[in-house]
Amino acid sequence: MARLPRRFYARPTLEVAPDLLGKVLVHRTPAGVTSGIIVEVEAYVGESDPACHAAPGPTTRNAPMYGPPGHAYVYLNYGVHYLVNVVTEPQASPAAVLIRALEPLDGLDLMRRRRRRSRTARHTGPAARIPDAALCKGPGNATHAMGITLTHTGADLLGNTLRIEDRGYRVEKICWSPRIGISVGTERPWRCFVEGHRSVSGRRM
DNA sequence: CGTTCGATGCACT
DNA sequence: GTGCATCGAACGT
Repeated sequence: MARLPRRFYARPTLEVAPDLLGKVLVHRTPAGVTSGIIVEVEAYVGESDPACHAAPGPTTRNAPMYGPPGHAYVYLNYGVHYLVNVVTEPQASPAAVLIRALEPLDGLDLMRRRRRRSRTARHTGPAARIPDAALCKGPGNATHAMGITLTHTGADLLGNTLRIEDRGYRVEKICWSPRIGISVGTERPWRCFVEGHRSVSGRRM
């Protein structure tokens, strides 16, 4: 299918973010292929954005943001969840788009198997079946279901393992809101999502 | 329905 | 040593 070209990512982040809605994130592993339609993202733009991981300047962790566009930036959050970003803008202009939610497309069984493998193993009884729409709802759940981990940081999204494709899906209406879960830069409405979509986290309108 | 709170690991200061 | 771009269980209403 139509893999997104490098020039798609090498643009202003606030243009790339809404254009990612409706595109398909695909991960191929020996265990199988999982994919999902991107329905919710957030933009993190440059060292002047206090919520962006590039705000402190170049570090070991945020190195992919200073690299070429169209690569993945993955990091561990709260010691529990991996979060995946798409690096945007020309090289050395550190910015990225956080993937917050997907509508599951391929490999639902594999997603459910990954999600069922609880990280904490605290619950005793049989876990309730996760609804399809909740498999990739939220940035931590999306990476878990997709099998994306720290090993994917820096991965080229134009490669074969992890990629983003245009399969012709078109989104109805795009909504903007402040970004979720941050304590600084909250005045910038840089979260965008497909209005009313069942897989969007938090407020859907 | 709503809110609170603990888990958990690592990069950064 | 501190602080997270989160999640879901466990409460209260």
